[in-house]
This record gives sequence, C-alpha cells and structure tokens, in this order.
Amino acid sequence: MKSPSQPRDRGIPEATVARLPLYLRALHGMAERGVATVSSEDLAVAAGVNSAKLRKDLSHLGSYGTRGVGYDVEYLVYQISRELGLTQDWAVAIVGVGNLGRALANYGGFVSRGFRIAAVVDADPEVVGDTIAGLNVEHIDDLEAVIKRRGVSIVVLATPAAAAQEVCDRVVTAGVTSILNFAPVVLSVPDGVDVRKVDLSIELQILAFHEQRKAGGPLMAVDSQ
Amino acid sequence: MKSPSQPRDRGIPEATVARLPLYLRALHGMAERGVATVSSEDLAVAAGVNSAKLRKDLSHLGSYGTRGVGYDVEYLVYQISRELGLTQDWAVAIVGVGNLGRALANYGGFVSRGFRIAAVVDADPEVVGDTIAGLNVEHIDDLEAVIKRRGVSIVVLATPAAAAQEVCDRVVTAGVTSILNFAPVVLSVPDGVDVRKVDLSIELQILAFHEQRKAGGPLMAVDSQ
DNA sequence: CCGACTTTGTGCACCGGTTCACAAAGGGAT
DNA sequence: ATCCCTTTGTGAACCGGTGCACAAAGTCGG
Ligand SMILES: NC(=O)c1ccc[n+]([C@@H]2O[C@H](COP(=O)([O-])OP(=O)(O)OC[C@H]3O[C@@H](n4cnc5c(N)ncnc54)[C@H](O)[C@@H]3O)[C@@H](O)[C@H]2O)c1
Ligand SMILES: NC(=O)c1ccc[n+]([C@@H]2O[C@H](COP(=O)([O-])OP(=O)(O)OC[C@H]3O[C@@H](n4cnc5c(N)ncnc54)[C@H](O)[C@@H]3O)[C@@H](O)[C@H]2O)c1
Repeated sequence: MKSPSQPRDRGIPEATVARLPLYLRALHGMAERGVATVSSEDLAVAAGVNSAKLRKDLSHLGSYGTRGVGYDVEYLVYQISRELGLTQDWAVAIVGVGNLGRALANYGGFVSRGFRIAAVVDADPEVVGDTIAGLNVEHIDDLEAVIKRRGVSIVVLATPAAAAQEVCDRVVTAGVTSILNFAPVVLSVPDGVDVRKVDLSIELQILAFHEQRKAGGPLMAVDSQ
Repeated sequence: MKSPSQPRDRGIPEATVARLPLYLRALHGMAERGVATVSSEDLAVAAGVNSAKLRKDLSHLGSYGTRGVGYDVEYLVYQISRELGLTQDWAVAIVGVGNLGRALANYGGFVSRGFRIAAVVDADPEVVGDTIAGLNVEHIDDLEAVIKRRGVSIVVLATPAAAAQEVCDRVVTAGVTSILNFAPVVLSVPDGVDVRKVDLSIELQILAFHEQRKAGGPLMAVDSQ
C-alpha cells in the first residue's frame, strides 16, 4: 500500500505550491464522480498542466503514487490538503466592505475550502453595524480587538488605495502575517509578512497588450513627435 | 548601431509586460505630484522592484532614458501606455452579473485605464432588463449579437463554474480572443485565445500554506508581492 | 571646454522552473 | 515464477528571468 512516508522536503518550490490548489480542485471533482485512482496524465489534463510537471510537483510531497496504477484520489486529496494547511480552519477578516468586500463576504466558495469569514470591518458609519453575510460590520477603530477576539490570521484588504497602507500597518502590528490585497498599491511590510496582491486592472492591461499585438501587430502609429 | 529611440525588439518578455502596468501606476502618481523626471532607482522603489530589472524592462521598449538624469515622466507614461495598447479604448463585456460581476461593473478603476464596460450579460430573467452601472443587463441568448453590436474585444467571465466553459466557447466563436476568467475552472480554448484567470480561493490557499509553515517549523518564510 | 559626477543600458553569471526521456517499480496475466 | 505492460519518479538539458557590476553616455558647474 503506502510506502513509508518519507520525510517531506521542507522546501517546496513556490511554483509547486501555487499549483497544488489546482490539483486539489481537480481531485475533488474526481472524488465526487467516484473515481478511485488517477494517473498523472489524466490529472494533469484535468488541471491543465504538463504531466511531468505534475509528477515532479507531487514528488515534493512524498512518494504517494503507485507505478503502473497512478494515485489514490482520496489519499492524495488528504496529503495535498494537509500540505496546504487546509485540514485546519482559517479565520479571515475582510477590511473594507464596499462593492468588492461585499462580494467576497457573500461568496460561498471560501468556506468550502476551510476559510471562514470571521469578521468584516469598515470605516463608514453608514455601514458599521449593518449585517453582511450574517456578520455584524465592526468599526475600523476596533480592528486590533476584533483580530484578537476572532483569532484572525488572514486579512483581506478591500479598502480604497489611499487607506490600504495604513490598515496594513495596523493589522501587521496586531500580529497578522498573511494579507491578500486588492487595493492598487504596493504595500510595504516587514520581513516575515506575506502579501499577495490581486490587481484586476493589471490583468486587463496584460490582455490589452496581447490583443493589440494580435490585431494591429507592429503596424500601429509609429509617430515620434 | 541603430537610429535614435525607435520601437525596439517586438518580443517583449512576458514578465516585463506584467510589470509595465505597475510602472505606469507609479508614473501616474508622480505626474500628478508634478514630478518631471525620475531615476530608475526612484521609480523602482515606487513600483516595488529592483532598479536593474526596471531598467532592463524599459530597455525592451527603447532607449527612453537620459544618462545622468533619468526618465521623463510624461514621455514614459506615453510610451508605456502605447506599448500596452492603452491609447485606445477597449470595450469590455461582463458575463454573469452576480455578487462579483456587479462589483466589477460598478468599479471606476477600469474606465480610468481605457477599459470601458460596454455590456453586462446574464441568464437570470430576474436580472435581465435591470440597470447596473448605467447599463441595461442583456440576455445571454443575445450574447453574440451584443458582442458584435458593442464591438466587445475583452470578456470578463463571472458566471458560476458550471456555465463558464459554455459561455467561453460562445464568446470565442463570436470572435473574442481575450478572456478574464473568475470561475474556478480550467477553460479550454483554441490557440490564439488568451485566458487569464483570477482565482481568489487559490490565493488564500497559498497564504495558508505559508502561514502554516510560519507557525510550525523553524524555517522562516519570505515575503513576496 | 573640461573634468567630476550621475545614471543609463547591458554583458554575464546565476537560479528557479520546465520539459524530455527513460530506468525502475509495481500489477496482472498466464 | 516469469514476462509484459503501465506509470511513476527523476537525472539532465534547457529556458526564461534576475541581479550584479561596470563601461558608456550624458549633465552640469566652473
Ligand atoms: N470593485 C472592483 O471590482 C475592484 C476591482 C479592482 C480593484 N478594486 C480595488 O478594491 C478596493 C475596494 O474596491 P471597492 O469597489 O469595493 O471600493 P468601495 O469604495 O466600494 O469600498 C471601499 C470600502 O472601504 C471602506 N473604507 C474606506 N477607508 C477605510 C478604512 N480606513 N478602513 C476600513 N474601511 C475603509 C469604505 O467605507 C468602503 O466601504 C479598492 O482599492 C479598489 O481599487 C476593486
Ligand atoms: N464572489 C466572489 O467573491 C468570488 C470569489 C472567487 C470566485 N468567484 C467566482 O466568480 C463567479 C461568480 O461568482 P458570484 O459570487 O458573482 O456568483 P453569483 O451566483 O452571485 O453570480 C453568478 C451570476 O451568473 C449568472 N449566470 C448563471 N449562468 C449563466 C450563464 N450561462 N450565462 C450568463 N450568466 C449566467 C447568474 O444568473 C448570476 O447572476 C463564480 O464562478 C465564483 O466561483 C467569486
């Protein structure tokens, strides 16, 4: 059955970490359809990657496959979940409950992955006190207290750009070391704090670049005036 | 040898393209504050990158700097904008006007970068006919007609995962070759079609991985943006 | 007009990540 | 038990990207 789980390499490449959630999603789908084992080739197709890459990624977690057969779906789901830290529950706070913050708070897709929205915080007196996604909107003045009380370890920043750095500083001081930032600013944080940014405007600009190239190619206005 | 500043090598590295919007944002801020010229060092700090990397990135567009002085802010804004295709107006359609689609439609940050929301489309009869962000919500049955009529060249997919591939196929058939996908599925598209995906759930899982590691072992995680 | 100073543009070594290709491992059939 | 077939796990070449370090290019004060 399972080979003696060899000591997992503590240094998993960042690129691999970024793909594990993709494999996990594909595996969940297969488990639901009753698939018991899957080959690297099939899983790779489902996840949209190269099969050699997938095998190398999984090999970083240990030798969980069986040659000639493939990988046990349930077992792999468990191993990847554990590696990503999804066997525990993460308390997430959303700061800034405007257009975007509301959409995130109401999204059900997070809970199903072990991320529980534990608090929503805003500065606008009109909004504070409202109930969003079943949660009472707390005042930004109580940010530190809320983080401590709810055991928040991940903060989602959805405030206007101008407020992002200040809020960031405060949550970091409060002990948070994982931040997902939607505001279009470069946040500066001390070492040891992870910031991941999602910038939709940048995504569109990258698409526009390629679209322009497809359409006109280098034949666009070449003035130099 | 070559003539003075001319559009250089047409093959701009993907990593460079992804950073140009970052430089552009920093430059816009500087222009607003009345800064006329900027050194690679200062701009790099503002954009959160290494200065050598910034210079190499800009060198792909041409020789737009002046040694001993730096870069002319306005001129650089123009050059980067042109390279990214932001000197023209892009018509964007949002398909799926739920939590997320609404937030996107109401967001002002796109228009300011040359992206005009030209249409919003949904399948729900309850929603079709409503006005969102000043636009009439069109029916998904009219998808192809709307794309043609409004000259849409970029589609944002914000439908449930189950509907994403079908909608994707239709917009591709309608001639769209640039898609920004928020649904947690791997889209399959023909060659020549660009798909960029934004998966917030994956971002949280990556944060959780590092968070778990920080809490557990003696190994320190490094920050990344 | 010159020489000191600043900053660009890039050659080069390096590094993480990708892909190919194949030996080794395991299962199943006979 | 042995052979054949499938599929893993990985060595090694390769590739794009990064960052150091510096010569070249340009500014500016005198
Ligand atoms: N909505 C989008 O689709 C979208 C897309 C890309 C980027 N963004 C970015 O995401 C962020 C939020 O966007 P939005 O559309 O939800 O904006 P919004 O204006 O609708 O919401 C911002 C919310 O933050 C609150 N806020 C302001 N200052 C605060 C503070 N100091 N502390 C706590 N809360 C504070 C406001 O009261 C408001 O409720 C912005 O930075 C925006 O640039 C949004
Ligand atoms: N809301 C979030 O914060 C969030 C976060 C991460 C990912 N996502 C993903 O983004 C997508 C949208 O999320 P949401 O929260 O807005 O969901 P939602 O259910 O609120 O909205 C989906 C909308 O799509 C419409 N729709 C359904 N089928 C359609 C079809 N065939 N054609 C056109 N429209 C159709 C529905 O009528 C609905 O209005 C989902 O795939 C979700 O997984 C959302």
